[in-house]
Amino acid sequence: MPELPEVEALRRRIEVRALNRTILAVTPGNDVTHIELPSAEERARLEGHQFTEARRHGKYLFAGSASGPWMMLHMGMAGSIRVLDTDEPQADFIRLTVDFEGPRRLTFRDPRKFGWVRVIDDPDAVIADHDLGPDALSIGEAGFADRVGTCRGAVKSALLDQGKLAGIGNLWADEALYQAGIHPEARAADLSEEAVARLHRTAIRVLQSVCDTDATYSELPDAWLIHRREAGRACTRCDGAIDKIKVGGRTSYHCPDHQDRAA
DNA sequence: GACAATGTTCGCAG
DNA sequence: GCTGCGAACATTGT
Repeated sequence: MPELPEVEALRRRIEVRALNRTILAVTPGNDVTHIELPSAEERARLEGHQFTEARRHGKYLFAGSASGPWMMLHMGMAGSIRVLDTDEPQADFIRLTVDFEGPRRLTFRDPRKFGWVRVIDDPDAVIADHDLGPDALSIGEAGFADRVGTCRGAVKSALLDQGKLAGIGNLWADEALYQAGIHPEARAADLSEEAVARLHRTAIRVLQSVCDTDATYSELPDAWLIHRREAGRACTRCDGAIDKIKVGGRTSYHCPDHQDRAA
């Protein structure tokens, strides 16, 4: 689930329901072996503070305030966040809970344990340390051409490289390439200037559209690839059929007929 | 039981 | 030193 638009939807949940409330306790959930969570000391640092701001960079999420510590979260493959009234039932696979005054509770759920939570002091410094590229929604055409359009490998691998561009994952990389008519295995550096610009515009439009629905896939246009990620399904843009291949080790759905290797 | 899964990280080869 | 690739990570669901 969690690429840029999905993480943005989680950020909004925090913004709408979990800001400006004093943190009473931060508690690890059940079965927290093999998952990185803040130590007891770090959890205690959050208590008594409020989150006044929720930020996102790529797929990374931050909640904190100018004066206090920040909680940094990554959703891994299957993590999610809910903000509940404390009398609502707890779901399975909750790895961390933050109890606020109110009462209200933020829960971090992560069945597959690929996500993690840290307590940090300065989001900007951590973003720089992680060697993350600019957020995919904020990069301009020239920056995109410079960072993605020069890669010697497959254009899809370039889109997925968080050091070049932060936020695009497997689903929305496929979607952007499908809508831009570019083959995932095309060498990025071989694409025309026009094709790179088209991919940039398309990627931003795709990501923004998904954000606009709060990452509710059923509200996305029927013609999108997201609704037909299955080999053999009919393409919505030409007479072709969707094919499933591996690119850079990731499952990739595309239409061999209209997605051009030499765009 | 085997396999695939929307994430990142690490080691190796070029 | 940088870039690109494949495997590994822990667990669930099909």
